Amino acid sequence: MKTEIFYVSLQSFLDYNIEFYNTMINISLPDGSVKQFAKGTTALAIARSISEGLARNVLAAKVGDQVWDADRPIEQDTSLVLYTWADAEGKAAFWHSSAHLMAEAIESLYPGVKFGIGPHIENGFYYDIDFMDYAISSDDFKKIEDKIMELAAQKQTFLRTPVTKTEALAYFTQKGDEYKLELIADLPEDAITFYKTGDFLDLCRGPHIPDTSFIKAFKLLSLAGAYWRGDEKRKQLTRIYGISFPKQKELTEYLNFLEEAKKRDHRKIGKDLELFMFSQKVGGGLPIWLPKGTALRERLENFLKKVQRKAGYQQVMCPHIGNVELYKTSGHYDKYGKDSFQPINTPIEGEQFFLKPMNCPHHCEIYKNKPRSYKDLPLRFAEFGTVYRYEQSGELHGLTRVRGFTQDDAHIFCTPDQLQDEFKGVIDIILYIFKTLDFKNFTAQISLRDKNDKVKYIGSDENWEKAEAAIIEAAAEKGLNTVIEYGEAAFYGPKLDFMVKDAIGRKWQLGTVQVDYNLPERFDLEYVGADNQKHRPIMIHRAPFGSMERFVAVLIEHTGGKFPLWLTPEQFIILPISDKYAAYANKLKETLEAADLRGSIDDRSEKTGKKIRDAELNKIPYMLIVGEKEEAEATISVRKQGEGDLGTMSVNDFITRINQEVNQYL
RNA sequence: GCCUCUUUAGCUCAGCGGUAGAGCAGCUCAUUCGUAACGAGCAGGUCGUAGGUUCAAAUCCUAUAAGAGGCUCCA
Repeated sequence: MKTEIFYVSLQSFLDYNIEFYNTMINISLPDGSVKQFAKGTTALAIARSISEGLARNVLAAKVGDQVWDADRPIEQDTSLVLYTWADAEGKAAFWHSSAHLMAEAIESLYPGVKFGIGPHIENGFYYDIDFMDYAISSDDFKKIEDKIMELAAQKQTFLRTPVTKTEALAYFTQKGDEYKLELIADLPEDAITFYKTGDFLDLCRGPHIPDTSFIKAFKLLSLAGAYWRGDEKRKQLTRIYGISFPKQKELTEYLNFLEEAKKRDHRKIGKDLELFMFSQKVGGGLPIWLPKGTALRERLENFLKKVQRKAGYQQVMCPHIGNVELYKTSGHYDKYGKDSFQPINTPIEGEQFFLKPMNCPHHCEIYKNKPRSYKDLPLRFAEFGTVYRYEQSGELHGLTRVRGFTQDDAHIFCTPDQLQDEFKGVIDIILYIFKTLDFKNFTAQISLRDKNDKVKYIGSDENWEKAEAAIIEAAAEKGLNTVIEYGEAAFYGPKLDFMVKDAIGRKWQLGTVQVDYNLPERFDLEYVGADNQKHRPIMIHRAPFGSMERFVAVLIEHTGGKFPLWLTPEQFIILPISDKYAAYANKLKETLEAADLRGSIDDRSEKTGKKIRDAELNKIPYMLIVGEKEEAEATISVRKQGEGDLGTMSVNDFITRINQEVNQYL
């Protein structure tokens, strides 16, 4: 039955080809040239006409505005771009094809399994598979990898066949794969294709690489559960992550990269450098900041406070809990009530309090503390506000996902006309912070309303249009490289988020700026305008770091624990050659501390080499070695972490040097 | 919460049915040393927890807790 469908489709396809074989078509290439080829030529054939070497490396091609298989016949005049491993599109086809190959191997080893989806991802690919009654674990990886390499070497092609919806449904009904049937049901009638590799036939849009022999190195990375279509209520499939490369060497390099990244994991560095800890007794997801971590965090907070003071913010402080009425007014009670930490009850009065999950309701109350005039606006209330949110236990991750964290929060209350300027002001702060901390690889995402479903958002159409335009214009004016996502806005307003990657390339949202029409409404916030009428202010939530916890985590991974000198908990360590020089070391420390530098003395009875090694591993930026010579000359011998001996200098020269290094950013 | 894996000394890890091991850290002694690990000795673990199988369990089985990689969600 299934082969028949194939046969018919393929035959008609070939007939079609032959019929038009002799006609020529014009292909325009990226260099601007236009060349003639026989109708029905392929990207691969065109590549071969340029060079044999190029043909060997072509993985896919852009024909017109679509990415195609390199071996799919081209029937009309069009433009052509060839994609190789160097192109994102080439990698995508390569990894997508690898997912098919993996599925083929798995189907042959575990007959009867059902397949969900198997896309490429940023690094590699995965396939969601229903393994039915098979018990699968990472112990099976070797067996699967061996099968994959065996199949890859067979140089199997990815045979593309357009099918009708009826044919597609018939095939997967007969195969008994309900996941594919569900996918097909959602597809349009005339755009369904099958791809066949060896014995494995899959519903697939393509494109694929010319054949499996391009895949020279293959590694299955991990196993995970993934809900079908991301829906928690539906069946959980087994997701297998893998990665593949055209060269063995590249796989080795990638695995080395992963190893190196592990060393920069903030959880490991946080433990090694004694920055923070977790305790089972205190509770999961509740980070405890150790003295050095606290020193680092306080310095970051003070830095931001200073920036915010200059930008016209006022610091406020609020309690960690709030009465249930506060959250009923804010609407958080309905939204978070059940999926949150449960209320705290007072013993006698029977009052209910919630741990605060956000600072905004408290800040709205501050706004309401007295009547506000348009002359008071914008008002900017800032608070390092610790909030508590229930996260499912499986979600917790080091400092990046926790249950108690401190937002570098502030709420700006302004008039609609002030919105754009305020937005720009916030972007300035975020960019200044990123620049100061050398975060170069960030992306900015503007989240707007779903254009087709405006009813689910609160606030007037006019205000939304104004706010969305304000964000887009502000971002453009600040030269941000942004992506716009429709439908990603919160129900209460559009937002702008800044994402930064961690050591292994996972994206984390840090800074965020959100417009809010909802809370001013719910709290009935108002100001008296120049017209002596009452008006509703607009509220902007913003947190440049996002949270202290997540920001420090990403900072650790970016720096590998080598923090900038102005931030680092310990700037210097004095290493006396022997305890004969303890007095000089103590005096030196006093002098440096008087000059606002911070550090300590390693007065252990160890050899200098040992002390240096320990200081290097602790990432202390400056090691000051003092012995007989230094004491006699009142100098210090300076060694910089990671760089080595800088020679001898006077104490004042050292202080000047440090101050210059600290001040170059601040 | 769900899927897969992990859990042995403060840290990193070996042992995988037959009396608990190493390196580092710690302590004591010795040493007073010049740019990445001096030496000797000592101490440290009911092998995550609770059951079970077995003559015998760190090792096999079951449950449970915590951690890791994902999924859903989110700063």
